Amino acid sequence: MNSAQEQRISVCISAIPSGKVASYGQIASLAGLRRGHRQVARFIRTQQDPDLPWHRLIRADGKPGLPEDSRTYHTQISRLKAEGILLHKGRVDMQRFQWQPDLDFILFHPEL
DNA sequence: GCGGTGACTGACA
DNA sequence: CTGTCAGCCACCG
Repeated sequence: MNSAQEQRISVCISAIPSGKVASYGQIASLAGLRRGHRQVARFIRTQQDPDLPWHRLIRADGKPGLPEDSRTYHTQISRLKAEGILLHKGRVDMQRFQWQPDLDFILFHPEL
C-alpha cells in the first residue's frame, strides 16, 4: 500500500474483531472517506493481503459482495463460519454481528 | 480530458 | 420479499 488513505483503510479493517463484520461504507467513513466505499472494495480486491481479515467485510444488506459461484465467496463464508458467524439464508444477521467501533479504537486512532 | 466501470448504499415501488 | 434507480468516486483505456 502506498497512500495514507490505503493505510487507514487497512488499519480499520484490521481493527474488526473476530466474530464481527463491517460494511464497506462503514469502514470507508471510519477511515475518513465519507463516500469511499468503492475505494474500500477496490482496495481489498486488488491487495488480497493474506494478513488482512477481508472476509469480515460484507455489504450493508448482510450479503457478501461477491457472486456465489466465485471461489473467493466460498473462502469468505467458510472463514466467517469458523468465527461463529452463520449465514441465515445467504446473509449475515447485521443486528447481531455488525462491529461497532469502541472507545478504545477511536481514542487509539484520533486521526480517524 | 472523457466516458465506462465496479467485492456499494439507501430509498422507493 | 425481489427489483430498479440515482448518487457516488477512483481507476483505466
